[in-house]
Amino acid sequence: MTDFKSILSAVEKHIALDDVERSVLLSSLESKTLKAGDVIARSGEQAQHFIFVNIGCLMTYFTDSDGVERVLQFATASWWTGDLDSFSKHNKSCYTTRAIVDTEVFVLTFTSFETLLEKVPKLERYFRILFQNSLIAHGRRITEINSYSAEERYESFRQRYPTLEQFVPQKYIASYLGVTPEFLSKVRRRISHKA
Amino acid sequence: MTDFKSILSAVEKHIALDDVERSVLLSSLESKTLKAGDVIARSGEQAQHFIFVNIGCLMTYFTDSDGVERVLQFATASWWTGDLDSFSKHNKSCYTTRAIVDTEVFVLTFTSFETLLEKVPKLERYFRILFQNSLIAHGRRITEINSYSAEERYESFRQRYPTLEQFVPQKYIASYLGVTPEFLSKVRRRISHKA
DNA sequence: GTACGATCTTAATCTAGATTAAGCATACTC
DNA sequence: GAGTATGCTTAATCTAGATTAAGATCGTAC
Repeated sequence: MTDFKSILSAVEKHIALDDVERSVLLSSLESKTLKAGDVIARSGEQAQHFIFVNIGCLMTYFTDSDGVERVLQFATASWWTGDLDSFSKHNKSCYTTRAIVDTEVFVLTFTSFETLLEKVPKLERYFRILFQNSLIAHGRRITEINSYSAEERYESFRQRYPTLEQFVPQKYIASYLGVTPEFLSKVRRRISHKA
Repeated sequence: MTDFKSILSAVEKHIALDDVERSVLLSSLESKTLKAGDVIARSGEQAQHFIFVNIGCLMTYFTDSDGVERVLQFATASWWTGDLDSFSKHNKSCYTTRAIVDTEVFVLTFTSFETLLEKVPKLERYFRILFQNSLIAHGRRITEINSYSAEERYESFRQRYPTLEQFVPQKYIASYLGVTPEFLSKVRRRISHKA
């Protein structure tokens, strides 16, 4: 029995839905279960889904010209994720999205997303607010990256995602922060000595 | 006589408007003329406007703990800009937005934005698409910042904003790229020697 | 005219973080 | 149990880019 509480409360935090709209929304979702390590979107292919994380955690990364995996973002419970560029413009994605732990997601395909917005235009508002908030977060992250030191970014990361460190391998956190795992290790030691 | 061609074509590229909707949109805009150097939003104050650049160019920056100005973004003609965080959540902005050249803008206040969306709900779709595209650009920028070298970022910047270098002081471009003006100068020389 | 303030450049030195490489866990497989 | 893959740590060395400081260039005010 699928549990839609989380996605409904995410949406209804911003807009009010009646019973019909609610059921149109839920019926356009497809549920998927992922084991830790499973890939849901692969670099080089077109992104098929816009993804809502119900339980678990995904990470999105791309592989740079030296073969190094660069983590763009983590998506924990109640977050939307996916490569919007590839998803909405039908070009090949340079990102791979993978489950870090066992994860349950709801996905919208491009056509289900489009018809959903046609049937429930109110959702334009929901996604407008969602994207607006993500945009704010991304802006903050950009200023952080080019004006904070690695140590400051790490502290800020820990505050923003307090639980993530417990199950995400440190090398991915290092990558997200834009440093090598070796350097993160050094930073961690420096911090623990201070404390 | 104010020229609304540019903003109408930006909006109508994504959604169709009838005459009434068009005039509601235009009448909720306030037009402002800025001289080069004029500030339209100031750090420490609440951001009053969501801004469409009709002619000219704005830049948004924040001043870090060492007093260094860090440029987050440039907004050239037909771009929207402004601190959405402060604008929509009514907290103090940490960004300042200033005209780099003589500039003409249209602005929406928070209440005019809200009532506009109520009167013309179609615009939710327009802003959803706008924010979605900005989000894609910001994501791209984040991966660029932590996996490209300064030289690569500079080349990529020149490709994306070919005209900007002609009137933006190089120190602001350096800041946008996340390097010191001295280093940008070095990079430029290195490139010109190669070419 | 020259004095002054920006912006840009060049060069010397310095540092945050990368790279390389070795050692040490834990965990999985045969 | 040994073998080995994977992740984390430590330490030595190296480099991209910062910092500092000294000119060069240009506008503009007096």
